[in-house]
Amino acid sequence: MLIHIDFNSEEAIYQQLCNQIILGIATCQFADGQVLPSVRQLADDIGINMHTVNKAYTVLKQEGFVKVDRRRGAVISVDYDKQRAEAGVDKELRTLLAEAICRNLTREDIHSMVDRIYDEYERYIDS
Amino acid sequence: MLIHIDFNSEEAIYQQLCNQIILGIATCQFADGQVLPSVRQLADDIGINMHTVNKAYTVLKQEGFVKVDRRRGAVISVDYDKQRAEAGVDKELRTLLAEAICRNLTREDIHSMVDRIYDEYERYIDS
DNA sequence: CCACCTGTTATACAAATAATATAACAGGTG
DNA sequence: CACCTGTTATATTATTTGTATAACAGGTGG
Repeated sequence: MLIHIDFNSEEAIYQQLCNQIILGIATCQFADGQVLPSVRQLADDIGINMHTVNKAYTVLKQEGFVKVDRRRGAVISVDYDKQRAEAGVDKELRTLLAEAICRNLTREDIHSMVDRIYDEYERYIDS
Repeated sequence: MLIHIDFNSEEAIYQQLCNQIILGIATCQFADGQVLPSVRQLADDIGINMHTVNKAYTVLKQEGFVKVDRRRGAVISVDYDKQRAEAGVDKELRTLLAEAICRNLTREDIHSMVDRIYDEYERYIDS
């Protein structure tokens, strides 16, 4: 998978890395059971420090996207607990929608944005 | 408006403050043209430093939620540029929905969450 | 004019976070 | 035994966060 880091971004490198891997899972570029590159390998590829990658993997592990197999390394393993997933999304959605309402975006505006993004992500499923 | 800061949160104080004021605007507890408490007043009320409040106001100003009237202070003044609003929401929505898709949440799940939050926020409009 | 209210700015300081660097360790593989 | 994993330990630098004290310019009302 192609990973690109914006070194001028406000967002921390390890956070960008997390988000891109999650995006990779969503677009089926990473499948359940697939092995991620080793922390040293990925750090070299991107041109960052090993510990920055390690932090990203640690966060992904805590959030239930990855498990560590002593033999192979970091393996995609998504936690499908719907309760927890909804709780997490709900919290972020609240602040996001507050901003949207302030700007006079209707719920229909949001619905179509959601559909457009879902369509875009699901295009990758048949590949 | 009642503002509550969680001092044990990961989220920065000034960021929580921004979010709560935006939430206040969304739920019509702050109306366009209304004056926010002065930085010193609000800092005293919450029990934090003046500069922390000032940073929150500065961010809100840059993001187009507030303008500063030399006579009165910080005044609610929402920028309704729909293009910019959608661009901002879209960016955040992308990372949020990537996580949702990973967890097997359908677009219908998201739609109903959006509706529920919109319903909740709009309850406050008639008050 | 003068006290008093705004936000703003300038420093300074402590604490936490982010990123880097070097090095070592334990577990597993071939 | 060499080699690959993630992990841990230390150290250093830079940035961010929050606090603290102080001053300044613009505007208001007595």
